[in-house]
Amino acid sequence: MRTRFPPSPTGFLHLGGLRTALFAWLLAKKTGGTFTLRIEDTDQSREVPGAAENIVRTLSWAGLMPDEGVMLDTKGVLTERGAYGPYHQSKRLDLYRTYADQLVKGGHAYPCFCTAERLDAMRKDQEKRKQAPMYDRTCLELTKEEVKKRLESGEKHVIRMKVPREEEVSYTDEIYGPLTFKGHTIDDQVLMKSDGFPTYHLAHVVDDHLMKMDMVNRGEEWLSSLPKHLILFKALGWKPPRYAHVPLLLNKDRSKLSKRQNDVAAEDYIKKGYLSEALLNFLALLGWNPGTTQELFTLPELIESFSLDRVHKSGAVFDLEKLDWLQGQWMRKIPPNEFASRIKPLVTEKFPAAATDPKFLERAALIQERITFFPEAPDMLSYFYETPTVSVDLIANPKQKITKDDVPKILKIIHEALSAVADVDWSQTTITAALESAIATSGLKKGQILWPLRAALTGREYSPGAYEVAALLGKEETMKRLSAVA
RNA sequence: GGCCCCAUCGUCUAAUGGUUAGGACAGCGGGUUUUCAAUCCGUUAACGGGAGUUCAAUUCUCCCUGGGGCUGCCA
Repeated sequence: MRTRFPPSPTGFLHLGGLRTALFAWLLAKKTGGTFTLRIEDTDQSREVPGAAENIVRTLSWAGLMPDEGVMLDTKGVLTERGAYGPYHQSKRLDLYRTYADQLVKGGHAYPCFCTAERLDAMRKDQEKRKQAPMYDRTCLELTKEEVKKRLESGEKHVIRMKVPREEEVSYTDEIYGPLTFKGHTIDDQVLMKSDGFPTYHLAHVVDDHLMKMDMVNRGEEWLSSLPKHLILFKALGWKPPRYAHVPLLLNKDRSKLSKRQNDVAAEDYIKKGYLSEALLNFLALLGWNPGTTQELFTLPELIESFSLDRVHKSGAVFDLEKLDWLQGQWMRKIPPNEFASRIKPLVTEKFPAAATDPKFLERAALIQERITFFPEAPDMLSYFYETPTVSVDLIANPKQKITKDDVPKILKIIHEALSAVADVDWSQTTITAALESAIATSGLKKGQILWPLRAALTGREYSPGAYEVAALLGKEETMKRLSAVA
């Protein structure tokens, strides 16, 4: 199956776009087909430099590489590959012109000379009279001679499609099922703008036909435009593709996911440190379900399980809490050595000593099951690279039944117990044994020993366990920090 | 306003013409535990309303209500 994702380079990749791309990509992969990336740069005024490249990069971060169309080459530069190019719509202008002319000749479209001002006034008037704002076909009344004359004089104009108003348009969407639209409610949409660029409507029909797309995946917001596209396909004598309109992603108030209420750019989530595994897993589960209770999916597993008939019709509220849970799940699934190498640059940036730390892997392992985002790593490991300031107030802890007066005595017990462990024997096992016997002989509670030790070593209220930290800190440093408090 | 779409716990969702309406996240309670996480166990919580069809509707039909999308020489 040939599927496609056609972003317009007007900004960053929207989460809804990412999900639509994911679905299209999954369908292509599932059927051994081709996933094409096309750039819809038909609105010159809204184009943002670098946006196309950025979108392709984000897609590639997500693992959704195009098989055809616009992609990154081995050097990371934007390039095009495929038999149906060019894949930038701005490079296909002559094609659109040709088909627009064909539509005009066939009586399916007509030139319109109305100015923006006139259209504006017309719409205001229609609104005032509580009518649906629609083009009033003024320019359809023009005589052939007049049209010819104005065209030849080079007067600015657009090409509008001529909607067959008496007809009904029916279609069965892959997700929404049977749909019917009445012709008289469909506007004579502009097909070619006066700057010679096509609008989305024409470009979509021409490109997806010429590029031989089997399936069009796009957001539900396009549902009301569907009849226009079907009319165009028919007028051009082409067979329309299958369409799968994907339900919208929603804000908490159930309006269309928007910048005002959420971070909507995929890039925002990359910056925050989300794993692509987590984001894609989350997006896949919004509007789709596997029909089983499985919650965690890798991309290959999604390819295996995905099908359009389990995509449902209503919009889905974007709920960060579940995303964060998935993020934690995927964080913990990273192989320990990979985890360590991913956080190493971040930690090194703050603590250069980490670069040559022989215990880095073990230290990293200590935080892997408690971390949610990579950028938290330097802070979570800081006490391995800088001596914390430890106050007696931190060690004295009513919950552990430790008063300030107890602190010197307790530290002394810990100090003595750990002194007895030989340098060469220093390990979590020996430390545990030494402290447990100290706990037994002192009559103190476990927490009365372990909380002060941990606090003295890390300077923190929360951290990995006392045994683990002491073992990875080494005897010398452990003893030093114990004495520093006392 | 017009057209189109949608409707199960707070959120993501499953299932069914007859079920104790299931799972996940969050919440709450508990276990484990030196802390925080992680983890385990338990638990609160939903079929928007009204007709109709039927022996039986959450499920099928219609209406209402509610929500959303579109209504550009944007995509």
